Amino acid sequence: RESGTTSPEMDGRLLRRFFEDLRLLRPERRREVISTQFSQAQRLALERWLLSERTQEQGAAPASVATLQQRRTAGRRRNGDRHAATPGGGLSRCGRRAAVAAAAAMTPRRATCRAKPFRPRRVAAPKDEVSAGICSWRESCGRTWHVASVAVENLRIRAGAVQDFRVAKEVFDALQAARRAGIAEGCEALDVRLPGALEEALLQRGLTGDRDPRLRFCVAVPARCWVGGQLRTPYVSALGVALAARRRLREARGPSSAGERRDLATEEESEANWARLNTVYISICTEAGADATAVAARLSVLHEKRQARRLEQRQERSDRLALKMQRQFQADEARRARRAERELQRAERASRLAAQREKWSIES
DNA sequence: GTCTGACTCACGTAAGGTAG
DNA sequence: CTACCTTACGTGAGTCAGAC
Repeated sequence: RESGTTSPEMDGRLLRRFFEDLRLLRPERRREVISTQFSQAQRLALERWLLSERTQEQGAAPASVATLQQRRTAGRRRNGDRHAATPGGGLSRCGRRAAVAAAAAMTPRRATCRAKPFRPRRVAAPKDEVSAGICSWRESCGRTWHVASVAVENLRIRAGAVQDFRVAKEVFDALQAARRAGIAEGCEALDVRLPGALEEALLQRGLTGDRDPRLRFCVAVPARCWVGGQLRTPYVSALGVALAARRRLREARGPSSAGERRDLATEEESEANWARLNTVYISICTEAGADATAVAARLSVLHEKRQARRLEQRQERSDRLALKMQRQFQADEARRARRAERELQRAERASRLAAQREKWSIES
């Protein structure tokens, strides 16, 4: 709509919505959309709105600037510059982790952080106390902590943090043994196998009583096609509860397999699956003590973001297809033109030959 | 002191796309 | 037509800030 045909509030709402949608696109695509899909008037309107929003934000800022700067100074005094992290970036073990940490430091989430109480910084654990499947860290006071965890199909098992690496390793070995027994082929379902296998593995290593590893369980159900990642239930300490949640979520989601292309399923089928999964997931989180409204709101935000991305992907696919068909059409046209040209030349040659023959017959 | 939610990545898989 | 490439996915695991 051209500016002036609606109220300023409505214009503002509309422009905000455009702005939010555009933010979902990648920078190149965003530039492309703005330059090709927007009229000059629309571009100017968006620019004016963005400027006015920024002016309002800056106008509201002075009251909080001092506290922000105070917080930053206080933070540096207490803790050194948290963003000038240790080489490798805290627990990071390679460059990509540092890059992720740097990228995370630039996200808006950081900007909205409230003043937090001081917490000791974690650093990487010594090399001889690092092992796959065990998350280790050392706090500034010198204590090192270890947490063993494994995933069995959709179930994630996590032990309580311990300071003795050997204990963590023992717990991890027990979890791995239970995992192997749990997913063994030719036996009954995981729901039936795992509790016994876990109990046996812990008993064999004496991990009971005082040495109880304080296991917690959560279920992660694949939902990348709907929310861009897995849906995880809150952690519970009862394996039975987690297994029941796993069963319900798997039933609601339907079968899954690695490499499955959900993006190629029909919209109706996909949305029906999502509606089922959504309901069951909210119900499970509520039973675990979460606030149903908050869970539903989070899912809704994630789903909307994912929908926007899927629409964009579909558009890109359809653009690619259109371009391909156009190229094919042009190639066919060129082939037809060349063929017609050849036909014409052949006809001309035949005509010239016929005229020549006629001339020769007259002369002879 | 410990737990947890959320994010991220590596890797393997399946299906579509495409160059030769 | 086919081998190879690309894309989107599921799965398992690591990480860390914030909550309890």
